[in-house]
Amino acid sequence: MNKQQQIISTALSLFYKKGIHAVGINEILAVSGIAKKTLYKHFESKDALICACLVARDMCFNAWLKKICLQPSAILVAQAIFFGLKKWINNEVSELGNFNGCFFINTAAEYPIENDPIAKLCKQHKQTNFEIILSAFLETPEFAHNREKAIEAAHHLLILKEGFITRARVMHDVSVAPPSDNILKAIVAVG
Amino acid sequence: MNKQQQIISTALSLFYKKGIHAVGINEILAVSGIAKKTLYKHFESKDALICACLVARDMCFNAWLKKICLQPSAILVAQAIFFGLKKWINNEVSELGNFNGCFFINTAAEYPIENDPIAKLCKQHKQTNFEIILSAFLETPEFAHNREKAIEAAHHLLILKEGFITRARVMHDVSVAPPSDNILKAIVAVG
DNA sequence: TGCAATATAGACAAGTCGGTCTACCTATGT
DNA sequence: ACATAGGTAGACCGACTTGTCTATATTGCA
Repeated sequence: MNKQQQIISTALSLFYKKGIHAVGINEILAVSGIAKKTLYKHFESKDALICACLVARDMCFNAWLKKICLQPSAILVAQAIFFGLKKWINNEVSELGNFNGCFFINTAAEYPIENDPIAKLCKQHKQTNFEIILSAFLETPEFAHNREKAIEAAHHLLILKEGFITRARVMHDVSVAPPSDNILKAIVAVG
Repeated sequence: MNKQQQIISTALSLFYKKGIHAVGINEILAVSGIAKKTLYKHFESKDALICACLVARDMCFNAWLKKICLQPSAILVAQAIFFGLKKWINNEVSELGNFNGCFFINTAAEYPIENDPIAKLCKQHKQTNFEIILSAFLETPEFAHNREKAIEAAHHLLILKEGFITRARVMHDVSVAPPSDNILKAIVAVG
């Protein structure tokens, strides 16, 4: 792992755990054991480092989501997502680290200005979430020939996903109940 | 309106709009036109002021929610909530101010430590949300004699609510589609 | 009128922030 | 053996942070 990746790795874990404004450059340097000059050689500013962290997390999370979504039917996709989220919330998904809510929702909360590059990356991550779920749906027999309905179902499923994660985070409740099957069935119902 | 309320009002609107760490005491003083000494006479610290803002927002939001939830049937409660949220997202609810997501979710994102008084107030607000929806349900014929099911329905409805708000906020999408009626029906279904 | 309470303005302290800079060290390839 | 690239350590800068303090002005009440 080169220096640049080391910096991103340390920064991401601190940002995710404590929030972005709460973590200073000097803390990232102290934890990673990297010199300030080296950091500013690889990243022109703290904002640039934040963006690099968002990109790294986006790739990591969406790779996991994509893997989770490989299911033969729409209801199984929906169930697999909440099964996976439940594991994440209980710190049983090593590649996602200790659960502290959605890094992009947390970060967006700290960067409310729509055109801020940081806010844009948060939005983009959610758009990619959507596309992953949508293509998973489109490969199931239920939605294969019903793109309109697949879009709608993916949208509703995402709302449920964000709510589930957010509730677990704000309530600090690792045993939060996932949506029941009849709700998931209503979401993926084509009729 | 006395000085203390003026300070809370200004601080709340700045905190909600920009995030808490992004707003300094001096900015609150400049906008409100109040002297520093006066602020520190009423609030012993910035954290105390933040807590006062959370309490004020909690009362304001939950009063609105309670009003919204006055409906004769469970499905109407659910529909009314999303109708109200949609208006809020479109800045059509004057008492809630310009939409910028849920102040408590945003704030919780900046204060991740569970035992922090600020994080506790965020959690408490969500607990009160739950109790308001629960008692609204318990007064409908469907749930009047089915507390267990009412609890479950309120929980699922809240997940949907948080997801809806969060998605509108992160995507900066004021036209985000609310959950469809068949999803809401699945949530309030007693059988 | 005069006292007491409460307000304002803003200097100041002590510390942190992001970011730049110098000086030195170390590893690698020729 | 030596140049070059890339690293470390940390002083330093100016701006900003929360919070305290003094000095002055305004207000309401007896």
